[in-house]
Amino acid sequence: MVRAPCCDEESSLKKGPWTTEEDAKLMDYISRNGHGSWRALPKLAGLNRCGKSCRLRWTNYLRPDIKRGKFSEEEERVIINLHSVLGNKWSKIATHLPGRTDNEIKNYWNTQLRKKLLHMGIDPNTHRPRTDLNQLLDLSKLLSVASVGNSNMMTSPWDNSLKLKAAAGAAQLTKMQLLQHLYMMPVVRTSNSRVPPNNYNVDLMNHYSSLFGSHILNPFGGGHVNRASTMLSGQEWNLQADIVDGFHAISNSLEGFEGGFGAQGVISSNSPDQENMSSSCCYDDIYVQTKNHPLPALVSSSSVYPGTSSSAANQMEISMGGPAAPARTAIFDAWEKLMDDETSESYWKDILEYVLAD
DNA sequence: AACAACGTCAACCGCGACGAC
DNA sequence: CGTCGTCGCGGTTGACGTTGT
Repeated sequence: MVRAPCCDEESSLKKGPWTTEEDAKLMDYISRNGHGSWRALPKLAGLNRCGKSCRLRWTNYLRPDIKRGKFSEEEERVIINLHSVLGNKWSKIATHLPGRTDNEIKNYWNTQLRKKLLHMGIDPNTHRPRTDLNQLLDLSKLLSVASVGNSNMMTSPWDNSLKLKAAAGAAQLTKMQLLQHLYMMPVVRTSNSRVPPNNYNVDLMNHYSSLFGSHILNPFGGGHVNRASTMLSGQEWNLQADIVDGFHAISNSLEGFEGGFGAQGVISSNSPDQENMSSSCCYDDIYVQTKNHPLPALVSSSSVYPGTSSSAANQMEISMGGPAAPARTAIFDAWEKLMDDETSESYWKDILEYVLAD
């Protein structure tokens, strides 16, 4: 059967924003009688509205137990957690957030939380790392660098065979970038914000870590995310994952490779202080590039908070001249495992050996 | 100052679930 | 068991405010 829309037969009924008079009538009636039958209510309350409109106005706005104002970090965390399990079941999610309506949560998700997750590189629908077109477009740039024919980046001391190897290397970098996109949350640039981490953000990151598995988050070995911090009001995310150490180490080991891949790490240390969480040492713009053709960043930046994080110490070590050779070998081995292409092994070994022997 | 673009959120719409008969 | 009426949910819209040009 085809049912007539709720208010069709009563098209003279008012629609649109509610006036204070209407609100007062509705509140007065419900406080004295309860809502009873929503369909019957408007007539009984003296309102020229359909019952559906009255119910919506009451449940989303007039109900006395409605909480107003900004969502707390805890509420955000609950919403994200529940959404990852329940999906768009706003009413179910709302039952876990006293005073919040499903409509309010839905709006907050669509206007705020979705964006936050997208900035983190998380697909808000699946709660998994994004693999969308925009990110793949970055890869196309990277691939173009790998094209040897029209490249003017290879100058002395590169010979032809090394050019080929570098091209293959760029292709592997592309792979690496793809893996990064597939397997981890990108580290978002926040070079000027050094916000102390808090439990909410660490919880959030570990939530995703548990969804993806720490081995996926960190193919270089190690554990969960060490630190995650954010400026909620600024909608700026700043994540720190162990995987960053691996990229730092690799890019650092390539540093100074004249005419080829270079890496640049800038460290700013604000006199690390174990007692003061606002102190930080911070990498800005860790990236891998060719001399004339900058590559998209493998890692943008991250803030590292001194103290409990062992990776902070590792990064310090890297910044001061890189890890010892055995550490580089270990990192290389880990990387090699990621590459199932039989060509990558020898090419990268050649390049790295060339660099390390220099 | 005027206009456009963008963001937010209250309200609407259509559909499915469910209970009464 | 089928039909009907009501309710509630989730997607979408559009008015309004804010920000950028």
